[in-house]
Amino acid sequence: MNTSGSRSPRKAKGQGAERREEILAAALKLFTEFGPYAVSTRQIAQAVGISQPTLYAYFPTKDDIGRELHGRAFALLAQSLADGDRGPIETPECLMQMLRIYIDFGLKHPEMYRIAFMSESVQIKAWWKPQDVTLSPETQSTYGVLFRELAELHGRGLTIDVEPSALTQSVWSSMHGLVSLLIAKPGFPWVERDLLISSHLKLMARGVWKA
Amino acid sequence: MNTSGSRSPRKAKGQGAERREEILAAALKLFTEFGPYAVSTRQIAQAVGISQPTLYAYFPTKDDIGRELHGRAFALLAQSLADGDRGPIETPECLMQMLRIYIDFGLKHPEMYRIAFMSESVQIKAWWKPQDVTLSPETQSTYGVLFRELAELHGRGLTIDVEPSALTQSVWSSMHGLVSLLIAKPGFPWVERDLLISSHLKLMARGVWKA
DNA sequence: TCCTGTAACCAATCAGTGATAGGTGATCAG
DNA sequence: CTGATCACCTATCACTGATTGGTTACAGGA
Repeated sequence: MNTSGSRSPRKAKGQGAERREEILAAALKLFTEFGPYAVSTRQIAQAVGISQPTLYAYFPTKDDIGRELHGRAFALLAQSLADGDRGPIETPECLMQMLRIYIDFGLKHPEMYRIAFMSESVQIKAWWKPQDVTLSPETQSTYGVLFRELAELHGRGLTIDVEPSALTQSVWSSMHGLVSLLIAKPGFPWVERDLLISSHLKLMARGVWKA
Repeated sequence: MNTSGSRSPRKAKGQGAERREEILAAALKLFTEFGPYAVSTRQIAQAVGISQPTLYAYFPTKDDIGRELHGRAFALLAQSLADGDRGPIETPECLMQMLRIYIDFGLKHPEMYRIAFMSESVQIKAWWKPQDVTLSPETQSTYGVLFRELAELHGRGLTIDVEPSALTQSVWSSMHGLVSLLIAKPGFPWVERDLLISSHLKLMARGVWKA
């Protein structure tokens, strides 16, 4: 990634996409370490080994770099959930295992999770201004995996009598709450992490499961 | 608050504190509408009717303005929770009612909640850098109210067999998750809000309550 | 081989940012 | 009247994201 500050050699004629990836990699690393707002375009450019204006040949604005990372983080999470999908859920333990994938993803890739769900900086207008917000395909697919499972459970009469979409949103937000607080407030006197996670999942499963 | 851009008359000799409050009021309004990062010190100064450097007579940095708002938001939430405290919880409905105070506060004062729990911008270093984070008195008091209630319930054997601190953190994070997502993603196709909240509370209560 | 188009890239510069330096004028106590 | 202090200002700093107007290197056609 060029940490020395030396110039990276000019790319061959059709190889601009390669440079683009280098920019994204450098930005992810820097954003993760210092936070998007504390990283300047000049720092990103230096990490890549190019001039600052060259960034604008690949991205219209700085926020667009963040937005691209955002989309990729979402896609990765959706993929993790889909990969962990072991078909119909039969027991509360099964449900807990599925939810654990979500939590594990967030804690294993805090920088990704941060950028995907917790960062308002990279797309401040979209997060701040209600009317600008639309549901990205990535969000839909992440949300969709969870919804399908719970709807299926509901159809088999195994959940409490709450419609599946409300159930999904409730469970999702509970997962998100734990993950985001664990990431955002590492200085908080949390109880032992595994204990916290397993009791959180227990709470969820107890709340969702019928009888 | 002086929206016209005209100069505010010079304060009398001992009245600097008054100006300080005007700055905080203007900053809260602007931060809420546009997000802290999209508001400049010059905009705040203009809203108050003073020059930009004058801000620095009252606050060391821009972030300190945000930090003060942060502290006040926390205090207000803690007060809401304490005010709503109706003594020992006897039924799951009682518990749900208490948790609802938290959610209602967040949705009634989204700007406060945002600044208190969701904003990394106003104190980016503290949120981003793990080692810098400590538990503020305001956080402790907010958290403390919830903990006392759940510990008391636990002592009477009315909760599932999870230690009260883990229970508290789990419940708190679930509340936070719902509130923060509702605030941050107003464009998401949420189910009807009251339904979502009541089913969320139902889930919590079912998860916490014994048998 | 020379030309031409274009992809890749850069130095110089813009307006706007948070913050600082140093000064002005009003108001008080003595 | 004097000196201190508070409230506040203009001018300016280094830095930010972004734009302008190029230059350089190379592929393919004549």
